[in-house]
Amino acid sequence: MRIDVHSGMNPAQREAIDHLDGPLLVVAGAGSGKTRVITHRIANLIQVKELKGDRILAITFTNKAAREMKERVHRLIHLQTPWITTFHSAGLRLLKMETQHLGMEHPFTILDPDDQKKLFKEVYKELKLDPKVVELKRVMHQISEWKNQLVNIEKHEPNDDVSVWAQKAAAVYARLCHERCHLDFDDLLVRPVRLFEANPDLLKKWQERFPYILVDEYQDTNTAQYRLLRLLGEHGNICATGDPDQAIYGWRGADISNILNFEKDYQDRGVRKVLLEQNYRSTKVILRAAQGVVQNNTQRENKTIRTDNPEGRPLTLVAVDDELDESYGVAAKIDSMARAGRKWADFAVFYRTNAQSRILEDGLRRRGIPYRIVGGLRFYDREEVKHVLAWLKLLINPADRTCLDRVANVPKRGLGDKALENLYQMADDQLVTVPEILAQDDLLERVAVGRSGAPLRELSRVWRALLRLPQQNPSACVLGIVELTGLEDHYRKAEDPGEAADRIANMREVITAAEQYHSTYPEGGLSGFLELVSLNTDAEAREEVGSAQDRVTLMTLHAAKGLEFPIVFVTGVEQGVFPLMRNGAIGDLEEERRLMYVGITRAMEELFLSRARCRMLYGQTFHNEPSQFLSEIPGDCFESRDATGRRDIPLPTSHVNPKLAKALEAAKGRLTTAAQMKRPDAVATPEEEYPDDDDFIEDSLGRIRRRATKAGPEAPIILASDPYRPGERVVHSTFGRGLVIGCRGPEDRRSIQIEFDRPVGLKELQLAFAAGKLSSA
DNA sequence: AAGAACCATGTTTTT
DNA sequence: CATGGTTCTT
Repeated sequence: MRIDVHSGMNPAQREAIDHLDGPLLVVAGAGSGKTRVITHRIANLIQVKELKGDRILAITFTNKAAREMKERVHRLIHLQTPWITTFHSAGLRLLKMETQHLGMEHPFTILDPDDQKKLFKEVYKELKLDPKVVELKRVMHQISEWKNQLVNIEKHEPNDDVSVWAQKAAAVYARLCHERCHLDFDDLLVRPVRLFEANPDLLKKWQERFPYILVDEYQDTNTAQYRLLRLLGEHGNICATGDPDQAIYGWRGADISNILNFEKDYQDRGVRKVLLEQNYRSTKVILRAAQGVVQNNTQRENKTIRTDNPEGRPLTLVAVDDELDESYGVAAKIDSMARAGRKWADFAVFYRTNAQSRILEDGLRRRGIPYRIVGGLRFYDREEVKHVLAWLKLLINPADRTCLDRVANVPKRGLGDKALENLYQMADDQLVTVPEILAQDDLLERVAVGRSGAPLRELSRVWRALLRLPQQNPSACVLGIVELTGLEDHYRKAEDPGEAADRIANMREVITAAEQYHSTYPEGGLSGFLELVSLNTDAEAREEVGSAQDRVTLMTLHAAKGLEFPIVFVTGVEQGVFPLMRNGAIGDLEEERRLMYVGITRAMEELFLSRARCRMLYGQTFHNEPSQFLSEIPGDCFESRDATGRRDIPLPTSHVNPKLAKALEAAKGRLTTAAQMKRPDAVATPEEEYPDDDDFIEDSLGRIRRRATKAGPEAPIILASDPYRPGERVVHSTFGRGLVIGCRGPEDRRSIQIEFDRPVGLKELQLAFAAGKLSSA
C-alpha cells in the first residue's frame, strides 16, 4: 500500500510526487513539507517498488537533518536500511568501500580542521613560506575552494599572489596527505568524483547500486556535490527538493544555479516539477514578515507562501541597551512565558555568529533556565577528546604523523621538536613508520640515544601497551588509551580542579560513545567508530538524546535551517551584526536576507526580534543601527505603530537607566535583582536567584563600570584549606588592604585573587608565597 | 625542554 | 578579548 504524502496537495502535485520514476524537482517554501515529500517517497520506493532499502541513497546537508529523516522513515516503515546521510559521510562510506582505488599504504584517517591547519604549517615550512607573506587561512581557503569547484589545481593558471602560493602549497599538501594517508573533508566529496571520472566501471557499479537518489536542500549543493549527483544519478531517478529562498551556503561554494538548472539538466528524462507554496508551520503574521523581507531580493524566483493557519500574535521588536540587556531580556521573557505554561523546549534563540552565544547563555544560566547549544564548540573539538582520538587514529593508521605530533609529548615526557625530528628522519631513512620503530627494539635503540633516550623508550612502552588492545572493541581501546597513555593522570593534575574533572569526564564520554557504538554495530570495530566521530555524527546524536529533556535551544541561524519551534527569538538584529559586516562591507546582502527569511520562518507561533543599541565586539563597543531587514518587515506585523510605521516595544526593560539604578542601589548597600530592575511589574522573582548580580564597580576615576560578569556557575570553589574566604578583608605587607575575591587552582599551587584598594587593584597571588605577607584586616 | 611573558592579530556561517 | 605565535628566562 502506498503512503500518502499530503492531504493538502492538489491532484497535479500529488500525481507528480506519486510518480516514483524519473527526475522530480520539488521547489517548496519554508514549512511546506519538503522533507516529508522525501521521506514518504523513500517509504513508497520500498513499499510500492519493493526495493531493498539499501538501494536508495538519500542525501541531506547536516547530520541533524539526516538523523531526523532516518527517524521519520523508520516511523513509516519499520524495516529500513537506506543510505540516509550527508554528502560527506556518503563520500566517506563510499571511499572506505573502495579504499584500494585510493592507492594508500595504510587505512586512511580523516584530518580534522585543526590538524589540517597544523599540516599546512608544515607545508609552509617546507616551502619556506612566511605566513606573514601569505596568510595560511587564505591559502587553505583557496585550496578548499578549488577542490570544491573541481578545479584541476596543477593545470590551473594562478592569477594572483595567493593563488601562486596556494598552487604550490596544494602540491605539497597533497603529497603529505598521501604519505600520511590523510583525507580532509573536501576529499570526501572530491575523491569519489575523481574516482568515478577515472573509472567508468566503478561508476556503473555504483549507479546500479543506487537506482534511486533523493536530495534535500538542493539549493545548497556546490560544484563537487552537483557533479557527484550528476554522475551517480545518470539514470534519472533523482528527486531533488529545495527552496532558492533558503540558499545560505554561498560562502562555501554552494551554487544556486544548480537548482535553477535542474529542469534543464534532466529535460530529456521527462523531468517533473512541483511547486509547494502551502505552509503548515507558521502563523499568517510570521509568513507576512518573512515574505516582506525576502521579496526585497532581486535574484529570486517569484514564489509566495500562504497558510491556513490563524493570524497569530504580532511580532515583538525589542530594543535594548547592549548585549547584556538583550540576554537578560530574552531570559526574562522566556522565564515569564514558561511560568505561563510553556515548555522550555518550545523556545529557540538564534544568533548570527557563535560569538554571541556566550552572553545569551549567561542570561539563561542566571535564571536557571535549562538550555542546550547546537553547534559551537563541539564535543569532539575538545583538546582532551582530540588527544584520545589521535591515539585511536594512530592505531588505525600508523602513518598518521599529524596525530603522533599531537600526542607524543602529552603528558610531558621530555620529547621536544628535536627528538621528534630525529624520529621522523629515522623513519624516512628506514622506510618504516614511527610506530614500527617504537615497536621494534633494534630500531628503537638506534634512535633512543642521548637526552631523548629515556622519553622515547617511555613512548615506546606506551605504544606497545596500546598494540595489545583489542581493535574489534572500540570502547576497550578508548579505555586503554585513557589509562595507559597517562592522559588521565595528566588532566587530573590540571590547574583547576573543576576543569580537571570536566576533562576526565569528557574522556569517559568517549568511552561511553564507543560502548554505544559497539553495542549498535558490533562489527564496526575501531575504524567504524572513528568513521562516526570523524564527521561528528555521533556527537550530534548524543546531543539529541540529551535534548529529549526539556531545554531551550540556542543556535546560529545557519544551524536552524530545517527546524521549527513554537517561539523563536532572533537576536542581534542590527546593521553590522545581521546583516553581518566585516571591514565595513556586507558580504552578500541577499544571502544575509535569505538567512533572515530562514530565521523568521522557523517560528510556528511567536517571533521576537531584538537589537542592542550598542554591543561589545572584540573589546570595542559599537553603536549599531537597527538592521535594514527590520524595515522590510511590514509594519502591521508588529504590535503597535507610530508615525514611522513601528515602535520598539520595550519588553522587559524599564525606562530607568539600568546602570544608574544599579549604581544607586549598590550605593545603598543593597542588591537589586535584574528582574526587579527591568521588570518592575513582573511576578516577584526570589532574590536568591541572583546572588552575585553585583556586576558594577567604580573604577579609579569614579566612573561606574561593569565588572566582568563571569559569575554564576563558575563561582569560586572554596577549599577547606583556603586561609581566606571571598568577601573577607585582608592586609598585605606590600599591597596594603584589599577584598578577597576567591581562591583557585589545585591545592599545592593554590592562588588567591584580591581586589586591593586603590591604586593597586586586582591581583592574583600564589598562596604558598603570599601567605606569610597576608593577614586578616 | 618547559614555562612565563609578551605581542600581534583578527574574527561568519559548516562538513 | 582571546587566541596564537614569538621571545625570553629558567
